[in-house]
Amino acid sequence: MASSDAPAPLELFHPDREDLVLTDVLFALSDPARLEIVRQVAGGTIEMANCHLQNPSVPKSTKSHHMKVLREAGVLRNEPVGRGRVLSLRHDDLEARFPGLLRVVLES
Amino acid sequence: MASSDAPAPLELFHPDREDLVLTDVLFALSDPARLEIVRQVAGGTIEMANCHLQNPSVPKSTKSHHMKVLREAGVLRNEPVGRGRVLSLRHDDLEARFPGLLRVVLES
DNA sequence: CGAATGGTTCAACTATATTCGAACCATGGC
DNA sequence: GCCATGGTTCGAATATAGTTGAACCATTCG
Repeated sequence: MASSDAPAPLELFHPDREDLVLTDVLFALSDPARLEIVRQVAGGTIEMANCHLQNPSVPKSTKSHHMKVLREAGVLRNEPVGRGRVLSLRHDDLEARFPGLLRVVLES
Repeated sequence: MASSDAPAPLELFHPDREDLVLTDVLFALSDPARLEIVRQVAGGTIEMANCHLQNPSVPKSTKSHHMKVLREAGVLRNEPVGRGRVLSLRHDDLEARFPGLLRVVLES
């Protein structure tokens, strides 16, 4: 492969920092399964394949759906790495727009 | 009427402090209309009749519904006073269970 | 290349939330 | 007592969200 330019494969939509909406973020976090994912990711970048999502036998389409809600609300970043995907918390963006929210939610 | 004991009229259910659930609170706050109410009440105790609820022409049953969601999540206290009702924020309870949450949500 | 792995998207179904009118209840004032 | 005011509750209709299998796409590994 040419090492010059990355082909940017399967990039999903992520809202810009200034477009984050508080109620959308709160809604994304208001589901126990999703909040659990956020807690997990908060511990450090995680591979989506390793995300337990509460129940061990959750279909991948369901898992994908929850990731989408979190991603579109601007809570998580979801990037392709290898043949899988890596999840990361949009810590700086959330902190910039809703300072303190993440800490409160993760600690409560 | 005997002035000795209050008849406790129309008392609605309010969850105890220890029974508050984070995801339920987040859900209650994730609706723009409800968040607006909370902002209003945060400015001081308010009479329900004076709550604009975004739209000026919201049916009372709809308004009552949103109040119920906020009340059952433990966000608001809803008490009968005179022939109306007074809303107040459950500031101390929320602060005790989810310290910082209220401030973050109200300031963001 | 071909198979296996990991994940998104689509469409259909189910479940839950929202909206609102109507009926009902309590208080206050006349 | 009676009426007006303010608000809850119920039930039905609508809208939105969650769940899932199937089809499809990319990447890795042999």
